[in-house]
Amino acid sequence: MNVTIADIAKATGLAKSTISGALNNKSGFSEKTRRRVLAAAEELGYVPNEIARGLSSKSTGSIGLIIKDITNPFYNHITKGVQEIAGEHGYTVFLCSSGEEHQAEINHIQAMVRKRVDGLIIAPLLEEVTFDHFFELKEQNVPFVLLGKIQGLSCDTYEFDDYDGGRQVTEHLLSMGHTRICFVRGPKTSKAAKLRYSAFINTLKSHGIEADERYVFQNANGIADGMAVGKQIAAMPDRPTAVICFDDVIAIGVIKAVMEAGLQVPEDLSIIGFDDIEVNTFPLTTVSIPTYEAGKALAWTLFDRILQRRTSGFQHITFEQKLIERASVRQLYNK
Amino acid sequence: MNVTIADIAKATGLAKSTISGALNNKSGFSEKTRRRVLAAAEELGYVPNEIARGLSSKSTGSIGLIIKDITNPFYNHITKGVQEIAGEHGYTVFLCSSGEEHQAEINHIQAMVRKRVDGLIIAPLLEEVTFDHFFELKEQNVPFVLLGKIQGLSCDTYEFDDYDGGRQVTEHLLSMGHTRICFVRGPKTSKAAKLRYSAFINTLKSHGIEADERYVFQNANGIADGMAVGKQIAAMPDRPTAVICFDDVIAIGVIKAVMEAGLQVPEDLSIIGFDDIEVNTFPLTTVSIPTYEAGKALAWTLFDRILQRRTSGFQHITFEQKLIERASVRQLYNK
DNA sequence: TTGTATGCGTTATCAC
DNA sequence: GTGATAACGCATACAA
Repeated sequence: MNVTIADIAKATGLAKSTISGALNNKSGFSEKTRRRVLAAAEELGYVPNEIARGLSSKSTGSIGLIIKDITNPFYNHITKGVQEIAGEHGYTVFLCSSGEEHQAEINHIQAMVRKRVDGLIIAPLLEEVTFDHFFELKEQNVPFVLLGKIQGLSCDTYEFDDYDGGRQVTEHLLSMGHTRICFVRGPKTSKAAKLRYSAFINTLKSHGIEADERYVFQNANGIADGMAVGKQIAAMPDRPTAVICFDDVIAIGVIKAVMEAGLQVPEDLSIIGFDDIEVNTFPLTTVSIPTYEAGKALAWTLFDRILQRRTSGFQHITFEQKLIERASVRQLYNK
Repeated sequence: MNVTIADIAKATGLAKSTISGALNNKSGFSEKTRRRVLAAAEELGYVPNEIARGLSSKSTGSIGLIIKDITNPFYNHITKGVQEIAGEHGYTVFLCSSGEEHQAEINHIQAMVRKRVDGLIIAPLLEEVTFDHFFELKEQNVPFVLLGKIQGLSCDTYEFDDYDGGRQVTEHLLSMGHTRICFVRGPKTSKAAKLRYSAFINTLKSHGIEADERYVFQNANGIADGMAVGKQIAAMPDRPTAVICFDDVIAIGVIKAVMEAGLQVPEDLSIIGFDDIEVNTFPLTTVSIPTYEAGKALAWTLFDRILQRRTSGFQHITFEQKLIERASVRQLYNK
């Protein structure tokens, strides 16, 4: 049913190897036979079997991308960047989402290895998990690039400077007169959440302020959690004056809930997020993160590895985060 | 370097076929050898090669999903639904985005066929394009399900009732007293855009109102276009009282631009979108579309085809669209 | 310039 | 129960 190079060999009276060579534009074939081969291939409706090609050539022309959440714009832009570069290389990408679940991440990585992807780009869970599967991956000799760093694992990494982002955000709030600040942490498996939080604590401390335990919310993830948190904040008797959210999605959830509860932002409550997502009407003060660029960069270095253009040591690159002041933080006069 | 069943055959002194059978839990092997094989595989660090398996078994365990825009929540939710069902079947998905470009769609489909995916889910461009590649795909005998219908092409399809969505939205605006209504059409390759627009025109006409040409914007796609349109609307001397946007992303762009220009929504301008995207603070009146459910349904019927559970005729399912009234449309008293 | 032979890692069809 | 052996579709080294 499926036409193979054997069929077109038979049809043209040439050998399989000639067909293969001519089809792949290898040198050493007359223009005449090349055309003959191409014509026959066209006529028979030949579609190269990349599976067979992969088995024989040790390269599948596909890479795997493992993110944490398909519905978060943060990962959408990373994905977009990766896709773009992959496309430029004639590659195709398997997209997997771990959904912040350890076992899912493990399963996806193993599935990708079994599918013999030429390389892997992974946004790994970094807190409260084990990393055996990464060391195993390393031994399996499939090139991979990480969005985040894992202790003792040598590979190319990209990071965003989350600590500094947390610091900027806290400094900003402080400079606007806020001291009763609420902090909504992201997923407990997120190192970004941890870093931003410790930056928050430390920056507060350096200004002689102690963070209030009651004002920190753990493990928020997604808009639903954001709304739940917002509801709680709105109902607090000694409400904070500002809240730092792990990301814009959560911030948007908080804003929705808080407004539904009859509060105004920033008049009654100042709010800051992270990621600077574009599709949003609210003038949210946030921290911009170059996700699209990071996606492209991740893919570039992966392809450098795959195509062996670079065999030198592993590189570790950190992207800056940058506070974008808009109108969701109010200047406080009377502390 | 890579350990194969041949290696584990050598290690155990058994035959390759025995290894293969035992590993795949085929019946007819003693518990003893099965355990021996498993142990050896574990010890040698055997990782099955799905490429080789695919070549031999004619099934790759992967499907392709071709959407139009990775960064649009609409497709994110479809993707999420598809991924979920694929995962349940032990399948992996290639994600491709056509970016509303005809040639990209063609290339992606062909790439997927070359990769011998077991099936394809496609959100095709439906206007101002040719469909030869779909008829070709049909002849290549790879199962596929479409989000949209193509004339003369028999396959399973899902659709959203865009005409009715357009009607609902127009009726609503009319009932709120609006007659000077602006319509922002989506991509010119979008049939949804076309249907909604014709519903708009017809509904208006049935109320004895003629649509104003100056109030229709063509080919908007993404937030940037939405903002550009919003800017233009804000600057119009005889500004419309309401605007219907192809989707929420565009609507959000319009709202941003219009507010930057100093207008209030809905006081100065009423706005309606489509899709009901969740991550959004603005109380946008919009049309909800069951994207996540559709994603799951698309995948279900694809797997029905792949696993031959259903061999009867092709099915065509239409999901309803439902107006969600929030606060972006104002009641007009003096027409 | 073209043809032959072999291998890639599995699965599958047979015998034994 | 288990073991040869032949596909699967292509690439490639080597001959011719």
